[in-house]
Amino acid sequence: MEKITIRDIAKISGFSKSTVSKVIRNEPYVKKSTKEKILSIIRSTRYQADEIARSLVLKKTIDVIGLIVSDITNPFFAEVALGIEAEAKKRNCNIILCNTNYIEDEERKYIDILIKNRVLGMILATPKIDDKYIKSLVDIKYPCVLIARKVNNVRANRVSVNYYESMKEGTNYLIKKGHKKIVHLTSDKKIFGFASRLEGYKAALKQNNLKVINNYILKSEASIKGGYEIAKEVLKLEERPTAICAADDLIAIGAMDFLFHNGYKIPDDFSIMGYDNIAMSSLKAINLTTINQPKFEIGKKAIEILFQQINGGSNFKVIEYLFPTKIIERGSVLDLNI
Amino acid sequence: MEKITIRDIAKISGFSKSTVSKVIRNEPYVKKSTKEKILSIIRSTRYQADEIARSLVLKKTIDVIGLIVSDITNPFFAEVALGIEAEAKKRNCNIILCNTNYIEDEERKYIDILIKNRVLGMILATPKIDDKYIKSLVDIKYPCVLIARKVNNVRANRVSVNYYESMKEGTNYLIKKGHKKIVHLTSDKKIFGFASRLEGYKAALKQNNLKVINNYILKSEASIKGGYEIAKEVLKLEERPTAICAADDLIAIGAMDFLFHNGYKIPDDFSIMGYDNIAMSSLKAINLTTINQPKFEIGKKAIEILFQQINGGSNFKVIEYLFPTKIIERGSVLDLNI
DNA sequence: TTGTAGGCGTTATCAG
DNA sequence: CTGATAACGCCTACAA
Repeated sequence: MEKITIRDIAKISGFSKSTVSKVIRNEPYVKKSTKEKILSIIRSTRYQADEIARSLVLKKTIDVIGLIVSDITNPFFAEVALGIEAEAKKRNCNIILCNTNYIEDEERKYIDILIKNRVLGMILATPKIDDKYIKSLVDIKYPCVLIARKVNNVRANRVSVNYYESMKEGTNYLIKKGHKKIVHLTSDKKIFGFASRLEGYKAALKQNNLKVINNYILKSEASIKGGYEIAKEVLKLEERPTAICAADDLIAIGAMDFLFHNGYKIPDDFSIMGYDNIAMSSLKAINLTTINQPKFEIGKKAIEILFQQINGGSNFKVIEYLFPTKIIERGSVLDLNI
Repeated sequence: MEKITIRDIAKISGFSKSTVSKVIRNEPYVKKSTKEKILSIIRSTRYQADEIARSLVLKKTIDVIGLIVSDITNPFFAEVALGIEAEAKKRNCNIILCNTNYIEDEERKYIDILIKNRVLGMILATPKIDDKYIKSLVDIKYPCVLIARKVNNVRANRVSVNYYESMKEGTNYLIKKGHKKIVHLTSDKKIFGFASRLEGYKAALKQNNLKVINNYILKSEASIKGGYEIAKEVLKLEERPTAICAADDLIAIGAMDFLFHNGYKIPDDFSIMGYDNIAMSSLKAINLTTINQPKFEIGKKAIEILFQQINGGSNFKVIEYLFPTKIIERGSVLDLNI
């Protein structure tokens, strides 16, 4: 069956395309009788205006903003997404989410798809993609804001926390509790967030005249499974640590789980500290001491900035917003001083 | 942000639109040097061919399939999404995810957005939207498959499990363990999955000559928070149950958490059974006995069916696929017989 | 009140 | 190799 177009309706009705168009769009100044005639033909022929063609001429960017994240399975991203969504809804705007599994190529691909679909703007939690790729986005002034990453040599909107300082503070907390042998469970070093946290950890150690031991820096996937696996390695360490400082709650929880499975108690046998403060960590059964990032607020702020750029036009200037973090004391860290 | 078009590239490069177009589509018969020149301009300018205009002339859809879910924060959906993504990737196809927060209006809106963007097809975990809306999608033969829901009077692709039978089986399991006072923690009754599970629960009770008590059927939000809140109500019941049968792992975990916070032990004081078997439930600290749905496989199968429809053309016939479920015995249910 | 003509951003045909 | 030119289906001044 051939697709029926506005031209067909025009031909059948005997009127012109534009008159038909007016009827479709319910414009005034159409004689009632012709309107009815055209309408009846439209109905009987089940004609549907082609949205594609329509949006081509209307240049209608759809009221959608794109969000690209590395792992929707990680509650950190899910909670950020919730904030984004809530704030976007206030502006009558919908969110489309793309998941990259920390694969650089996917990040790039989704950015392209979003551009092609004319989203209003995008929020990028794309830690892997190259700086220059982001730069080119910024150059064409495509509305976008970065989450949890930084781009060198480019002023791009971003909202994040200070990973370095917060992890330094967290490690110091452990040290103050009397821990001297602290392993750091991290993930992909190419990811800004993890690299910064690692540096913060090292800085705290140095500040307290503790040696940075390479074997104490263990790398895993940023997931429960990753944490579980890497915990095996900490048990193999010749000099067993008293505390585990994880770069991410999921890693911490995974490590915890392995330890539980092997009969260890927390915090009695090992102290553990996480990072992110995902909802799960507050469960009594987990009770993880961790460092809070205001996830929902990060999402909200990202949308606010994005819309400032969208509405601000050419006199908009780049915004970098850093939220404070906070250590959430729960039950997974033992005080060795008492 | 000015939209940059093929015309701009043509102007900048000094070549014509058609030559640029050829380069874009990687046609042969373009001199290497001009190709390179144009390509470099395209890169530096971050030009993206407008998919709208392109599909207008090509009458083609983009290689994207849409996925609409009720709550990305629920690991059930996240894990289904992972399966969908993995299988879609094999077909060189990208996923765009939309989150509705269980709001019917959002479900409708996102379906429209996806259609407007001419996605190849969509996978719908949209429990709230009206049957007739799904029907109209099916009528125009838009490729789509339903997850975790059913539509009456319409034959639509769907993949799910048998909620009724599996919950009946789960409740029977509790009864076999000697429990007679079993509360059921459910959620929105308008949602097919919850309604069916509730019926399954009731059926098992009746089958064993146990009375269905209305006060024993408690409704909450399908989340940890919801479970936490509703657990307060179970403590208020004049006749305290020995077992809690939750329609969803999150609810179970939330209830568990409240109980822990109030000094109760599981399974000593209460037995708890969940539904879904999300990854979290297998943590030693949670150790929730639950009913498994093969989430990843459900996602995979949905894509398989979707592509059968996409490729099958007019001789494709509707597929309904139900996966088996399985009770996963862990440590949250006490055997009263011993 | 109705119709004409030009354009939205691409692709595709066919001369040059 | 390269570049006019005509679609694709619709909207919208501007004319009539």
